[in-house]
Amino acid sequence: MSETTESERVKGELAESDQVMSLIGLNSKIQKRIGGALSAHGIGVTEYLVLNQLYATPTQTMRRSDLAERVGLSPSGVTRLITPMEKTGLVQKEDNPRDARVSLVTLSASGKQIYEDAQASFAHASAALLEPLTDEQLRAFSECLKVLSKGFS
Amino acid sequence: MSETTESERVKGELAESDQVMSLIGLNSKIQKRIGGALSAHGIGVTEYLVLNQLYATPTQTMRRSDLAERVGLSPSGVTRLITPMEKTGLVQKEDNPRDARVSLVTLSASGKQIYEDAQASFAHASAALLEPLTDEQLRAFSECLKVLSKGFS
DNA sequence: GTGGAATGCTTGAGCTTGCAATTATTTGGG
DNA sequence: CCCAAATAATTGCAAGCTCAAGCATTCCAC
Repeated sequence: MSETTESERVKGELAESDQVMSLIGLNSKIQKRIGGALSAHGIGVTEYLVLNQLYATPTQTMRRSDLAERVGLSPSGVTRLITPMEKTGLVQKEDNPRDARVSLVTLSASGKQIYEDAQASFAHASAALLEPLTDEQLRAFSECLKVLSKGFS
Repeated sequence: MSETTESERVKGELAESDQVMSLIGLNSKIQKRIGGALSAHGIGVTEYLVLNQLYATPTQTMRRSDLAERVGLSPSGVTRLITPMEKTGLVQKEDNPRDARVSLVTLSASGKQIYEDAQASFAHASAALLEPLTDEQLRAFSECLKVLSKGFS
């Protein structure tokens, strides 16, 4: 009784392979298009992700390790990404008086402004990217992505 | 008459921003999970993409620049990726007698074997990744990805 | 044919990121 | 109180990639 089950499972997995392959290809496209759109604002995709996280936080302040997890980067990646962002004034570094180990990152006024500008470009590029989908497909796609993003890291 | 249209367009774009953000997050997950699964075979995700392309070609041979476009890499990226693969015997380099500029890449017997092994791991990891989707969602998702992958580069 | 444009690949320099080791600080059991 | 374990961030090194420049070869208009 296991033979048909097995063959169906394998067939299913192959289909899912194709979809992951498509996702990888799609990501390549995203990086190029979105990256191109954001370059007009002097930031890269990863920097945008960081600004996005800070902007969405009530205090606009976050610990580096939380930031790392949120944007899918390693802690060292965050350090090396943020150092130049601090130099250009997008964010500011702050100490946590309660715990001297943590290093807080805050969105600066100019960082907020640049993020808001970049947000428009990001939205525009995103719309162009997903333009081939019908409204109905877009809704279904959105639903799938929501499900898949549940447990993130 | 343009006001509501404009506001709807902007609202639409914001929703699409969210989806692209989800896609970026999803890609981070893919790279980690699939990369982890493939590491058991001694190859990375990009190397898998190359083997996959060669395997799918009737002659199992391809020009480097075609390979570059297919896997979304720059030509120099292909050179630097393939050099070690040649050393480990996954692929072989061949000259094209008709045009001495081009450098052909061929899948070797051991490369073919390793690809087939890796394919199973890739499929398994892909299935696990998409497991939260219902069958119906999976079909819709597949359809969307097919549409979005139409014009690739 | 011949010279300049186009094509295919490689190489040098540099960027971004991860992993492992290191440093600094806090926490908790004794 | 104190020391070991845990936690947060940074740093050295290496991998993987891109861009721009360079080289070899082919194509094409004349």
